[in-house]
Amino acid sequence: MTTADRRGTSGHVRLVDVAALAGVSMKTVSNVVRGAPHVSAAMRARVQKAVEELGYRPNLTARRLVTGRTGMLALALPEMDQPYYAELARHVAQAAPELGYRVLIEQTLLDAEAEHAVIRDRETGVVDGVLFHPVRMSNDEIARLRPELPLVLLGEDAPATTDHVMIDNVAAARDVIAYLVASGRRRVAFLGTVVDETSQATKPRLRGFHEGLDAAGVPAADRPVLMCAAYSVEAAEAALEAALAAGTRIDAVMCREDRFAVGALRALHRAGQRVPEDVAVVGWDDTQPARWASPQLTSVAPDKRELARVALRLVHERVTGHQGPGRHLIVPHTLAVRDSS
Amino acid sequence: MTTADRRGTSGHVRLVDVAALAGVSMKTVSNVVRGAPHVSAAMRARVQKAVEELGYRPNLTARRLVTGRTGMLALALPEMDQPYYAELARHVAQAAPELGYRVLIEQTLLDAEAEHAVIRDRETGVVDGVLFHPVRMSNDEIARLRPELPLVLLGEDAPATTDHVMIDNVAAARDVIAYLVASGRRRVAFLGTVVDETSQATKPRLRGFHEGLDAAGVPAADRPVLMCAAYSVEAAEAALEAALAAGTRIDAVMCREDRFAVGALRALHRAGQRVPEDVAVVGWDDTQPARWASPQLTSVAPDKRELARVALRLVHERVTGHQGPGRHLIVPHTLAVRDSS
DNA sequence: GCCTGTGTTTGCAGCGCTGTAACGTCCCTG
DNA sequence: CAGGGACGTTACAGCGCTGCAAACACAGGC
Repeated sequence: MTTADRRGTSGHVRLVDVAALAGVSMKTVSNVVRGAPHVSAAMRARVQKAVEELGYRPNLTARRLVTGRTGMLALALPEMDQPYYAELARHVAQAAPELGYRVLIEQTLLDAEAEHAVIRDRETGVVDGVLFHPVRMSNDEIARLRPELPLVLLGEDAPATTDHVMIDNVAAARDVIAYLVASGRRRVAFLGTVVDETSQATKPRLRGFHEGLDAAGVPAADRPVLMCAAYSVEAAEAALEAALAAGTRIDAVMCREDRFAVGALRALHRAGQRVPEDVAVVGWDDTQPARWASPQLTSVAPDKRELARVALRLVHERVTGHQGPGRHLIVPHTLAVRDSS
Repeated sequence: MTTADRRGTSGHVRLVDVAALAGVSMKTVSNVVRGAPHVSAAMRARVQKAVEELGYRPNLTARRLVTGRTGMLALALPEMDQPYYAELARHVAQAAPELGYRVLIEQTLLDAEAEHAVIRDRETGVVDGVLFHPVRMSNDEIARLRPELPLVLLGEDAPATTDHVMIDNVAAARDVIAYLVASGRRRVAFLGTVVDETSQATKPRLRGFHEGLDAAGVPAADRPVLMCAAYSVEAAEAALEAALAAGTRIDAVMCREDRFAVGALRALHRAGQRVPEDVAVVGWDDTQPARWASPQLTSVAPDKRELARVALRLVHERVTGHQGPGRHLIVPHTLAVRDSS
């Protein structure tokens, strides 16, 4: 009887089957399989042999039921095909195994109900903890959650009670301005605020923009803040195009995200302005497609890898029992300078 | 005692707690919670009330252990931050709930061991079935898997024994050529093959390219096939640049993927060729960033939504007991015509 | 040779839930 | 008014595994 036959017959192999073949107790097999200490080398070898002969694979569901741990974390994001989120997800999925986790990616699609469902997931024992980038749930709602839920927030805003990781948006925006001013730009536009703002990210970036220009002594009149109709390339393009058509004169555009910067590139191209000679463009998030644009985009680059690692460390600590008030961690950023500035 | 208190005290609420409060058997609560038939309206209301009062949430791990179903599917992809995969993942994650599944995305990072691990996952009962886009595992290896594994392959090649969904690459390539020829292009380059080819997708696309040009009566000498050093924008750019520098004259480039098309755009720009006036460029996959390029890319558009739905339907059928030989399904594609052609 | 201590192995209960089968209970029919 | 069927509810075993505590083996020290 071959291994395949045996498995084919029984449907699946259980701990008890291995124990019977090896002539030991179930518990010893369990110890060997889990790599527990206090197992003699001879015993380990003997059990290992039986395991291989039968092609035994532990049933993780049963293990989970008794240990109460699933070894899974949820990563809840608005849209997984947005480059920033996709890249973040990649880093999280890549780093999670180091702490013994696997990642279940949850797409909330900007829907409040979906965001609530993420929290319920934890309650039904599907995952041990949650990394959550909220866009609809308010700080209040999040703070009201049971504090013992292992939860780490990503993104720009969070209640004091909850763990939280982000980059320093205000400082990053100031850095952009400092860089632009140093390279001789004086009339910088902010692209942009959004009509129906769902993100908390715009505010601090806009603040840094103003602080930076204040510091450089640029008068408020020389810093147009453009508003987009939506979070899209087209909306940003339209916003800048309208401003240019109205006679707004600028020599740089600082964008709240790479998508807007792509729109800016298009609008400037259509208006006959050269980038970077006439106008510099700076994006935000340093996503891959930003490097595909022409000219390649200069962009604020959050350290996504570090963001992922820090967030994972925080949930892991919560999962393994850390109590205490919310921790708010800042992760480094740089300015990836490319052809557009 | 409030709900929160109660939960805080007990740690968590179990079926038996609800049963005690409602004064019924555990099984009846189970029936109500699962929405099983044969429960009187009065009973349902009574139990519901107890459920809410205690804030009961079923423990899915326990449910899984007894039913043997997890309600989860794995989606195994090479890299989730590649736009094509990210978009595909989004569609799969979006459509899966309709069939009662949630999706665990597995990133294989082009690693053979990671691809094998995907299969093991199923064996450990983490997921009920697998949607798999392989790049390293050979057809032979896949065919050797136990046939009762609910598995659907995505991508361009698959053994006859396994379910499989793709677009008709040869036909799509012919469509591209027919379109280019109809718009007056006669010297079309293929960009490109890759030195260390890991994908089965190039071959049929190249075949369609040749078939299309044969049909149009274009001599073989007028259809350069360029080879890239890697799967990257830069490699594609370099390949086309070298060809142009060597005096290759073309009026169109058909690319095996959007990334290569972006590289082509750059190389042509640097060489002073206008797109689409001098040279038309056509990409493949119709990814979002292709729409961000300038000029916006014309691209072969697989119906990703349908691809996701069909693949889900096939695994679902396998999970629910469908036996039988491998099914090979073709999903529609279109040519998304934009500014680059 | 007995006892202690260290290290290894075992037996058993039970994680929380659902499937099966048995058990009412009520109403309809002859 | 007895018998049968349909529906609602209950009791209990057991999914496959691990934690706990007890049992055991085998050193070395007295």
